Amino acid sequence: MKQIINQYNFLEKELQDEILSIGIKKNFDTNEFLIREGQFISSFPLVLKGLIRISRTNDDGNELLLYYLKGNEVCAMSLTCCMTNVTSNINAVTEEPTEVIMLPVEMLDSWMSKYPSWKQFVMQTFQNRFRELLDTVDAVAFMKLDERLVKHFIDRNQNSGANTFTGTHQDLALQLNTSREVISRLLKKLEKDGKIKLSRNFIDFSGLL
Amino acid sequence: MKQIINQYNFLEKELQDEILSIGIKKNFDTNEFLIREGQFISSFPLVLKGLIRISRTNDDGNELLLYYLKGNEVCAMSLTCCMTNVTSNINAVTEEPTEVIMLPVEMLDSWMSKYPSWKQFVMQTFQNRFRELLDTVDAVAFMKLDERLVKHFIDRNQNSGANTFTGTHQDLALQLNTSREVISRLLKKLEKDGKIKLSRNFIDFSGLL
DNA sequence: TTAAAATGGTGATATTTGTCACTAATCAAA
DNA sequence: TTTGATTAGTGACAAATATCACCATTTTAA
Repeated sequence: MKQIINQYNFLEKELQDEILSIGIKKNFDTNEFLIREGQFISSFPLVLKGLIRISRTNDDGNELLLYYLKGNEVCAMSLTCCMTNVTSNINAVTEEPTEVIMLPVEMLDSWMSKYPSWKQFVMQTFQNRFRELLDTVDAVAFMKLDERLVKHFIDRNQNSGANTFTGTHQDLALQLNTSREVISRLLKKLEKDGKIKLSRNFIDFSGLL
Repeated sequence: MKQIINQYNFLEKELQDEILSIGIKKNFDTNEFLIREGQFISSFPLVLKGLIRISRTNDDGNELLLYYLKGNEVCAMSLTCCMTNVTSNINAVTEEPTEVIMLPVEMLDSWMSKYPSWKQFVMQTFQNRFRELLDTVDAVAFMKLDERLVKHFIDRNQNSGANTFTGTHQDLALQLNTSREVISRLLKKLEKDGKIKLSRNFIDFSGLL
């Protein structure tokens, strides 16, 4: 674990030690829930490795991808939920096998005053999340579905490095809050244009990058 | 000004004094820009009175309302922009005559460590803004235009207490990122259903509340 | 007072997206 | 190996929204 924390060496040495002694390391497989909407949060995850999809669902069961969380990051939603004692308003699901360190809520608060680097880190996190949320708002408000689908693949690549997608058209439809038929058609069109290659449960979108 | 700061009496006395001595009070009329997208921010506004509309524009000049800022609040975007030295990614326009106290960026940071109440206030602000941004995402992603239009009026009422809207159909179209004709039709329908009353440059939506 | 500009109303039509119905292909379990 | 479930493809149609064209009314400014 000591090596693992190395990636967080922009934090003060003492803080790193505190994290090591207090934190509990947890491993998640692909498609596991870290946080469900409506849940109470008593500890928050610091991501070491992997990829987490943060999304929102409405009453009809529709999902919408908000943004990704990857190594070296912490969930801004968790932070605010913790600090103001509110239940979660988002879902967090792993997209890859993921390693995190769980830290108790109380630390978050006291470290803010104690360690300038932690405060800076938390602020940077908020900044990034706001930016990504605004990006999502922009996409949903201003872009058409075909553009959003392409953006979806590109975002994926930028967050995980992947140039393929493993899953069904239905999965994509859920994440973009539309229907399977529509996704199937748009994908078919992208394939005709030579941008992607389709297989069952698998899409190669390297042609988009 | 001393009375004005009273509404912020949940902050430590010394902090209130600092705000009084350092801050510069500014007054804005209706429809004035506090912040423009792309602008650099060197001081941030603490709102005393009034109503500020926070919105986003895309390249084609389309606007989209993100949320409102009112008395007793501080702009979360400004905060993160300040702390990470990034240009603004939103617009802030007054909807009513508005009073603010402008505070230099440096204070934001040092107060976070110095005053627990300030840290709590800033965190609460982030929490609220995230919630409202998520609300906006939900609206744009999951709701139809007629529902969003009604929500728009209700949000307005909850933030300003107003039950009327002064402005053109074009203004509403911009704020909801659609076209004037569509808004005109939806408004006409709402009027036929007895929910609102239309006049030139003026809408009475008290029937919705 | 008159002309121009701003605002609003509305039909016709296009585009985008959603839904339904059905089929084909592939996979997995009995 | 057969059967049923999952996944994908596609035509036909419906609904929501956008766009175009044009006119009527009200306001503003010359």
